[in-house]
Amino acid sequence: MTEQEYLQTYNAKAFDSPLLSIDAVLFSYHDKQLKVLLVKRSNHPEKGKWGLPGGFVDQTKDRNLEDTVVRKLREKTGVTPPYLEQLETIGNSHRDRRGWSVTVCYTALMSYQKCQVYVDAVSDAQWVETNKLTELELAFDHAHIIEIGRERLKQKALYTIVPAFSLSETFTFSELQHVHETLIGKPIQKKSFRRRIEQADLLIDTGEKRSETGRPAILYRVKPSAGNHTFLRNLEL
Amino acid sequence: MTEQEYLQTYNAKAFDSPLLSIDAVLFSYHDKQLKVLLVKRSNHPEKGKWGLPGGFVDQTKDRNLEDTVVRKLREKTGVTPPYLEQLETIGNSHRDRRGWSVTVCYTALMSYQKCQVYVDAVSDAQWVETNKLTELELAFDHAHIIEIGRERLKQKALYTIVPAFSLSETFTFSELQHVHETLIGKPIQKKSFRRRIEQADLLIDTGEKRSETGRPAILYRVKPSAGNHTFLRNLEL
DNA sequence: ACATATAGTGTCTAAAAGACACTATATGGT
DNA sequence: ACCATATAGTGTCTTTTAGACACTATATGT
Repeated sequence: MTEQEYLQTYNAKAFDSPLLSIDAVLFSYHDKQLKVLLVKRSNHPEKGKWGLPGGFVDQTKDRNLEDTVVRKLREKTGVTPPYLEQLETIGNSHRDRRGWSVTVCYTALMSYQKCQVYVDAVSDAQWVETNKLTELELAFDHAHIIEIGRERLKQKALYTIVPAFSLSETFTFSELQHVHETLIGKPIQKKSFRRRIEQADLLIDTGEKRSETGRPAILYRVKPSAGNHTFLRNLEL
Repeated sequence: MTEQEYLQTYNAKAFDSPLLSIDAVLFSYHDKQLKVLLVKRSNHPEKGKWGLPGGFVDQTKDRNLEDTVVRKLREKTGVTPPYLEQLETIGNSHRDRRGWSVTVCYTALMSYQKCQVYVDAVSDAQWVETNKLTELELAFDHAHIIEIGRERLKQKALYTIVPAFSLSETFTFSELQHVHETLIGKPIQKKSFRRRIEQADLLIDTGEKRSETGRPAILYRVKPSAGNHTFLRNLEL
């Protein structure tokens, strides 16, 4: 039998294959709070519960898994997130009552303001503060997945400035430090924090300033390449 | 319709779901070389080519994805690897000629000697030096997956001693340093290397020594917990 | 003018890696 | 027995970068 013949007679449905989905943990930082986007499930199973945005691969629309994630996130937020990273794939026989199920999870970050209007218009989507998640009963193992995403982002806060992508387009040094502190769960020496970021040259000075009370702060923008930079030395936990 | 009713009438095969598989990049260090385990494909597609050990979830045998990986690796090596870590999941429409395909990839490490006899007996499995991979035409995107695995292991060599799991049960400091140097592609100061490992107390002195030529070296064993330890500061690249 | 609030800097200390010369302990040849 | 050589392992100085914390800078409100 040649490969040609094999492929012609191949039938994907002949095998029992696990259910395959993607899920996205989309974080944003707003009002001094880390928030995660949740979606109310309109269909069975776990209908009515809140869960992560996600769904199934559309083999006609999606060329790869990232396409699927981006498509699902655009449905709920209207925009493509500036930071998207694969988190972990969870697959087992008990996470979904329909049977053996595999979900490829992603962590995404985006600006709250960039999609606030859109999210408000989508009736089944909302931002939830990460420290109020215990009040909700989430679908499937989504609470666990969010925890993994948060843990990963915490690690990133120690040796990258990836969390910058959870802020609005322009932001102050203090705001960035705040997200990091929220993630790490511990104050950071501002001098240390500024020094390493300045040395690595990861931000662009927009020239503008923002003043609320006190001395006005310079507004920065992340360099596009900043998402890939890793410091040689971690901040201490 | 209740969830009960929904689940009773649910039919997994009603949807077009991508093909789902797992692949394992199993590394080992032997004869001053990093080697990867390859398997000769006995079935279509890509029949006759060499590829990574892997395959499909068996919904009756496997409770989760790791079970699948461990089962597949045991088939080829006879043992369960002491280090196993999820690498990345690759899914797109073009990697497999059968159609949209998703593979959950793992990196594993194990001692060469621990499975050498078994591997030699399995006619379709062999260890290949990573720098001789270009001589083989590998199946699917497996060359790429190995590259991702190697890159991940290189990063780990900078802030963990995870590569220790690619050595035999007991090993010398120099041997461990050698794996790291191979992965990083650059010599390391032996003093720096020893110092950080001693400070973190990651190895057990077996009391035994090994002498070939020159002063005999102390044989160590990795502490089981050593796989989780991360240094605060990376070695420099 | 001055209190206060936040932004941002100067500078010393501490921790850990890099560099590299040194000592230690085996083998094998004469 | 002695010495060359090979590898293992140490002492110690330098360099880098984070932590600590007091200081200066620039705004607002009274």
